[in-house]
Amino acid sequence: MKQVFALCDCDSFYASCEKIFRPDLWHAPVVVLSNNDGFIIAASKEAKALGYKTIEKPYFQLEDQLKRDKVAILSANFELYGDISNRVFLVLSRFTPDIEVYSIDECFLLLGAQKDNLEFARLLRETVWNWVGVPVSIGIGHTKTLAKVATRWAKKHPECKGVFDLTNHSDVDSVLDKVPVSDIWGVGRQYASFLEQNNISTAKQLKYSPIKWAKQHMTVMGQRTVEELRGKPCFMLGHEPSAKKSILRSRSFGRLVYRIEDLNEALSAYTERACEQLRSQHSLTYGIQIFVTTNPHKNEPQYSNAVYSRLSMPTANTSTMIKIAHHLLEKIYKPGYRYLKAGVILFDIIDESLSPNNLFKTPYHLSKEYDLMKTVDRINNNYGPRTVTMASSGLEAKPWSMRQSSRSPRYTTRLSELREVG
DNA sequence: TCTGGGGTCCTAGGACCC
DNA sequence: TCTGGGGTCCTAGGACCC
Repeated sequence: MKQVFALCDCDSFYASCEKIFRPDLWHAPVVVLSNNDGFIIAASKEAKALGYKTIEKPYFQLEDQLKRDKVAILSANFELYGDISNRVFLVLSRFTPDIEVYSIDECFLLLGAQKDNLEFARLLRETVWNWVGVPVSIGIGHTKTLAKVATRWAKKHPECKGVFDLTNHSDVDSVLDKVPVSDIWGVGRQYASFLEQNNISTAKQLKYSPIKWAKQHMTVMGQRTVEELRGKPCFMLGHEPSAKKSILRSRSFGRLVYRIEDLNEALSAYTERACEQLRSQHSLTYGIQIFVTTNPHKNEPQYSNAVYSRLSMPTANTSTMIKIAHHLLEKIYKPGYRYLKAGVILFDIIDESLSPNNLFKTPYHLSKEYDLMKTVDRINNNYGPRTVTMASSGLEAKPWSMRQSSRSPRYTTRLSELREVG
């Protein structure tokens, strides 16, 4: 029997999260801005109807228009979105264990032998709406790629009421014929323009192009996409959220920075957070890279550089990694430039249990540092992020800290920011 | 004044080894 | 003086995703 995949995708997720706690915005246009209030990263359906799109223009170019249109403008509140996301998936996982969380606002489900998949999808949708307050769209297909197509279709056609089933459709090709090739999962800007040059502009045309040709020009990923469009599953459902193979923490500064002391402080903070995540997934790292860059949009001297280091023994110790980060910065820092952004990447990550033994040095997972880090994590988990923090990460906000003109309260994750009723 | 922050996978080509 | 060939590993870069 053929497998049936469903993709459940939250509608305008960040904007929908903001609306949960703001009844006054339930029918209003809402946009959410990226860090530093740089771009629109989510637009509610009312905002989309006014023509606002995500990541199109910088916010400062749209600000006046947004205000004229009386659009509610909010800075990103990722702590809130992460928590709401968990709630959505928790609700869905009550219906089936075959669930793969794909991103903060999407998951794939494997549907079993229900009589009516569409009816089941409607039930999921209604339950998430009633229990969490987030609208979702659900598409169904015999492959993940087709489920993606179906979801997009459900969102684009209001008469679908948020659900669309391609497994039970009399004429799949007539649907694919109306889907632009650039809308297909796995076809980005480069491939879309390449395909169009080769007279392939719809999903249907890609479905019937030769597999070999697709592989030749779009690697095996392109081959798999074509096969998935034909109904042959190439991407299976992954159950466990897999441990990250690399962890990146970076921020643009709210104001340009030129002193090495400031860059060091920022790198400390990023390294600290990267190591926290590393430990939360029970991993150790062998590799760390740092990078700095000036503002490419400014007409002034430009410089960007990156450098990495490999450790002989893996670790997850924050202070060890911060020392290395500072050492690396000395190698690439050049005075005289105004820096926009810095970042830290941990790579060559392994599971804690695979930590090698060493005759001469106690491995991290058997050392006192390990216990210390565990204690720090426990305190921060119980009393809130950054209750205990490295002094080198800075204790207060700086002039160059991230700009967030209007972030909503973290209603669900900070006691002090609970919503008051009455 | 002001332009995001995360991730994954694949491939070509060089280094290195026998 | 002549000067092979195959396999594997590693890395940088490019494509994609949200």
